[in-house]
Amino acid sequence: MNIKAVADKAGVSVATVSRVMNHPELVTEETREHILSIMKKMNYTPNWFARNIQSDRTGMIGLLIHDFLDASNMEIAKGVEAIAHQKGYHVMLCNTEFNPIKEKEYIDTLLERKIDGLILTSTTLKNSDLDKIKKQGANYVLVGKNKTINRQNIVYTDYKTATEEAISYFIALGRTRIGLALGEYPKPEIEEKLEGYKRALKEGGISFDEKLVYHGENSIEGGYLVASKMLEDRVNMDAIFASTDQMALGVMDKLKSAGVHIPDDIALIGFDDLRIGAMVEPKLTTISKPMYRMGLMAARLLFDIIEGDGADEVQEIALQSKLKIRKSCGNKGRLKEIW
Amino acid sequence: MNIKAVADKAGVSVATVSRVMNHPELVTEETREHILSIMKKMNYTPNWFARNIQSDRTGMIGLLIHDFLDASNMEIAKGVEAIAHQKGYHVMLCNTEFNPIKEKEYIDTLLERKIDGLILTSTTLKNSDLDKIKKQGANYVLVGKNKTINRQNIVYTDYKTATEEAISYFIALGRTRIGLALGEYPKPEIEEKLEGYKRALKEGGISFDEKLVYHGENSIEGGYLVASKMLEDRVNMDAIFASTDQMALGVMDKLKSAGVHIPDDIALIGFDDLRIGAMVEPKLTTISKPMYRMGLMAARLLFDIIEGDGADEVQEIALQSKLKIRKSCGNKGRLKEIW
DNA sequence: ATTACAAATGAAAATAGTTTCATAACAGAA
DNA sequence: TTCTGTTATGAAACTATTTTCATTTGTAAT
Repeated sequence: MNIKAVADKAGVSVATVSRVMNHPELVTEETREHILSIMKKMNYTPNWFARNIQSDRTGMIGLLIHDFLDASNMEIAKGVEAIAHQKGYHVMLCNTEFNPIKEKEYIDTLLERKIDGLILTSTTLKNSDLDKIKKQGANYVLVGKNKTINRQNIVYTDYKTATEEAISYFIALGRTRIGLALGEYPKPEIEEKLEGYKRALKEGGISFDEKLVYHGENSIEGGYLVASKMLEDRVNMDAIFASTDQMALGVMDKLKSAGVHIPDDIALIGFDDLRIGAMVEPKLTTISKPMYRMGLMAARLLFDIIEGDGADEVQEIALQSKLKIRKSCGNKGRLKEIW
Repeated sequence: MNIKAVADKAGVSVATVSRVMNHPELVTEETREHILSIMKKMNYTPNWFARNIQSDRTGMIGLLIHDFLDASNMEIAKGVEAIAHQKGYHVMLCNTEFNPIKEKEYIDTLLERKIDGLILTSTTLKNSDLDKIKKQGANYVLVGKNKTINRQNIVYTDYKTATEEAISYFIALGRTRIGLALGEYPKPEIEEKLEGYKRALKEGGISFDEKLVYHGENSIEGGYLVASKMLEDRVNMDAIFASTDQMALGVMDKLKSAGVHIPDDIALIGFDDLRIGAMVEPKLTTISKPMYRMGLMAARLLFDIIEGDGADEVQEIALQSKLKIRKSCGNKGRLKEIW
């Protein structure tokens, strides 16, 4: 069932059949209709591989993420898929599992398969690796917080400003002894959150106190342990900012079991807006990252580059995170005036 | 950078270069080494499309799921990916978004791209559609609970037995008035759970009481509403089996706020083993479905079929779900003897 | 009627490989 | 030394399609 069979049946040359599919305006309406009907009758579908051997457009883009079970990742994926599907592209979704070797393997496979573009989330690649991708004829867009690399097409969220907003909210509520349950160093995102924290303190006229900063594993357990240590240390606190919802949940668990009331004794804010946060008691106030929109924007940017044939200018798109106020900081009147 | 360039540089014919890649045993070690080194020097990678124009093996399989944000789905995907990666295949992951039209669209695209096989999770396809896939030269495996279709290669979980186990556990704990918070009809999985419930009752010598069976939306809200109705009806109950963890969470929320103690007053079991279940208080006893293993098994089955060149026999693989005992049914001594 | 030009179509080249068939080179046997 | 058989290699055919270039056909202008 190749183009030759259709051509023979229709009594035309293969060129004409090919033209019906690729440049219909070059074929008489009569012949076109005729060939079209025969194609349908024969159930003909052009061989995708033969088509792509000539042109370099494959209608595929690659998307690398590091975990299929990470909801944030998958929200990005959903956003990318939405745009790609709309544009008639197919997304090759690859799970790197945090493994740099697997990441490179996947990139090689994707490039071999001549994908038109690549979206990399929180990549471990260096500039030299990225250059190699471009050299092989694929455009790419980065997604995430990779601020170490400059002058790249990237869509990212601004952790610093988001954290600043959260801490300022604490201050507006009258909380001044604000503890920090951060993830483990060294991670650029942790640095950013810490910077945002310091900036908000400065603005609020509160001096920075090293003793209020704790680090732990980014997990519920990690948060639990950090909170345990905070209680042990008996440092005076009236608020805690956790660098992820997971940690916030752990903190909440520990505080509750220690008889510390949230938000009366200690106000709590998390980061990520996991679904669970809305299900615990009290419902967790958190920072919501626009993951889906990041996926959308990254895909749009990539297609702009691909279809504009080569990037004219590097674009660095920052999307704002949003403070999602629920119940873990209380609900004072004064608050409403300001926020 | 095509095969011709490599051949010229090496002073051999294209056939020899091709043989180095496909049938190395037909080339002298000396020539092979020589050509290999030149390929590396020139950074040559064979054109994937030109290769696949001949053979029908593409090294790609398709995987259709209905939601990227559904953790169960993604666990299957992870399992499939693990096996595929091991075997050197690439998975085309497609998000149907519960949309039968999108599902068919994706299948068409995948078939056009000549994937070697297809894994369908909870498909809406009928037998005739499935036949079409096979006719187009792709093998497929179903994953899920689609028991309406028979004589197909399928990997599924046995809801009936799992539910039976949960209810028997209630009975072993001395609970006899067991309420049911089921999802909405008509769904084969709901029927199965109901059957499992009845079977366990029979075995336990307890007569079935229609009044204990409630239906609601599969969501936290749905569970909440069901529990509200149960309380309103003032039906005597000492245990509730919810057909999903989401509903169980809703039930738990309502009971707690109504002052009903779990597990002292009412024991509770959910279904799905969502992560949240381990985070609420009391930690939810639930049934854990082996999603990751289902992905593994489905991929293995598919590759057996592909590599065995045509299925000899249809395989229906049932994996067992497991009761994960936590705290929502209490922890009596008698229990430990039996379980 | 002849010329000019555009539109429609076909023949053949090109894409980048793999595979078949033919041939050359060489070793061992007669 | 000639014959046989194996091994290594190359020339050419083949895969399914697109595209270029050439040709035919028909229409309008001279």
